[in-house]
Amino acid sequence: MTRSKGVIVQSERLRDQIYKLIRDDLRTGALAPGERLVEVSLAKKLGVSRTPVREALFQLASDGLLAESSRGYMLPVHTTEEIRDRLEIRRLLEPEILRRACEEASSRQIKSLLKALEEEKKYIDAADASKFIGANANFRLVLLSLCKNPLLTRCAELYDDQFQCFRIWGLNEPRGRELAVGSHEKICNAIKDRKPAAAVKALQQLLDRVEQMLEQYRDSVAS
Amino acid sequence: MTRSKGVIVQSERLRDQIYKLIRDDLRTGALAPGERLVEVSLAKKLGVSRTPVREALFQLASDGLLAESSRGYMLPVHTTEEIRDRLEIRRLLEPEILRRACEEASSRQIKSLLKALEEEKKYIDAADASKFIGANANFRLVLLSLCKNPLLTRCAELYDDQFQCFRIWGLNEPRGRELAVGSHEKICNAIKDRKPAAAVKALQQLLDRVEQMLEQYRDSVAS
DNA sequence: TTGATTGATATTGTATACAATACTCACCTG
DNA sequence: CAGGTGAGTATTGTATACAATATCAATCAA
Repeated sequence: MTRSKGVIVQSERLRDQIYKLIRDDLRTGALAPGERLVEVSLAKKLGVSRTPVREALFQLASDGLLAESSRGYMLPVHTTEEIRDRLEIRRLLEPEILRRACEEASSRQIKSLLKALEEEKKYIDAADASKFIGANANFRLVLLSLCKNPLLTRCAELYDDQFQCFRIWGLNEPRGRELAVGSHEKICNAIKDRKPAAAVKALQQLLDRVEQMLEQYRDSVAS
Repeated sequence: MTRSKGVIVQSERLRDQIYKLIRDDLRTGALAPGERLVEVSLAKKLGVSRTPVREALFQLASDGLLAESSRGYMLPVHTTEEIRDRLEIRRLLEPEILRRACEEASSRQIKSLLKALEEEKKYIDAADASKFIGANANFRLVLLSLCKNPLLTRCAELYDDQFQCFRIWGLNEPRGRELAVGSHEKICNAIKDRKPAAAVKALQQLLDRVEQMLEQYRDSVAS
């Protein structure tokens, strides 16, 4: 697993840097579901002591981004039921974010959203799936940040990231990527035109499709 | 600031016990807004080392329940804007919880909800405000747990608890307590009768009133 | 008196040491 | 050969030691 390429500096708290590093790795799929995260190994690799690593892992776990096993933390492998629970929360939070985005987003922000979309399109057929997954993660970050309630943004990011194990499965298929890009395009246009209803509709269609895919996911995991 | 009466045992992880202990203290208002939480003092009082205390405080802070200052953590004193942001999230999550509660709550759960309401009523005129605040906190815990999506419950609890500094201000006034109990009564009845629309309506009225009170809060804090 | 300076202190951030626990796997026994 | 048993090991949980930094107070100069 290639990962954690970021540099550790002394000026910022180590635990915060490590937290961001690992969270980025989770977003971009650099870590495989089921993989274990061991304090000493990470500490060694990053050239720090166990303490800040430990605290970062702890926070990630309490954010629901890592699972606790009898011995340490690992990448979560959620049941479909758990994924559905997360999806339900996304259904509550994200429509409101889009509504507010339509009202509040500056033209500058919209521009960067469109740019993120282009980036995503660029990699839709990339041989290296991680390219697309990274662009996809970035698009979602930009999208959720369009709302001026920072807490709401942070909360939505969390549940969005908790999806990752399922999302990566979906984005490995071309169909999944097309769904993502198509939906994102609709949402972008709606926000650009300041049409909240259209944005919300596109999002809900996306989430409905995602929920359908959950069935196939269950079967594929069961096999 | 009487607090942290709970007993620390060895069988469970210390940091988890400490987390719960402090979080309970926050819920019941045993800690005053602006009060500092110092690692060594807490560790000494609880008879443990700094490490687990440190980790518990860290998690509380990342949950948004404690504020970071230049030196350690303190009870947050939110601006009205920050409180409004939290209120917005509650408006998104809690109606859905009530809807699901109307469908999913067992008669046993409803019974315990009614009991929690009675407890709250009992202390509405108590000289010791903390009695009422404790009962109020308990009622809300029971209410939010009626929904069968544990993640949603946990998330809602978090934003509910992040309200505490404002809520305690409101519940010190008899008017605030009457509002709380009156609303809770309506919600209870609606859930008992399995009427989601009525439950949501009562909740929304409550939250509207709370938002109005925010104005007065701003003035009282400014003075 | 007021403001700056500096030394002491309080407190956190990180590293390390030690204790406890859960897992692994080889070995033994039936 | 199956299954249990125990020693060894990997890994976390907690305590403590040390380093860095921000705060506070006292002192002194203007």
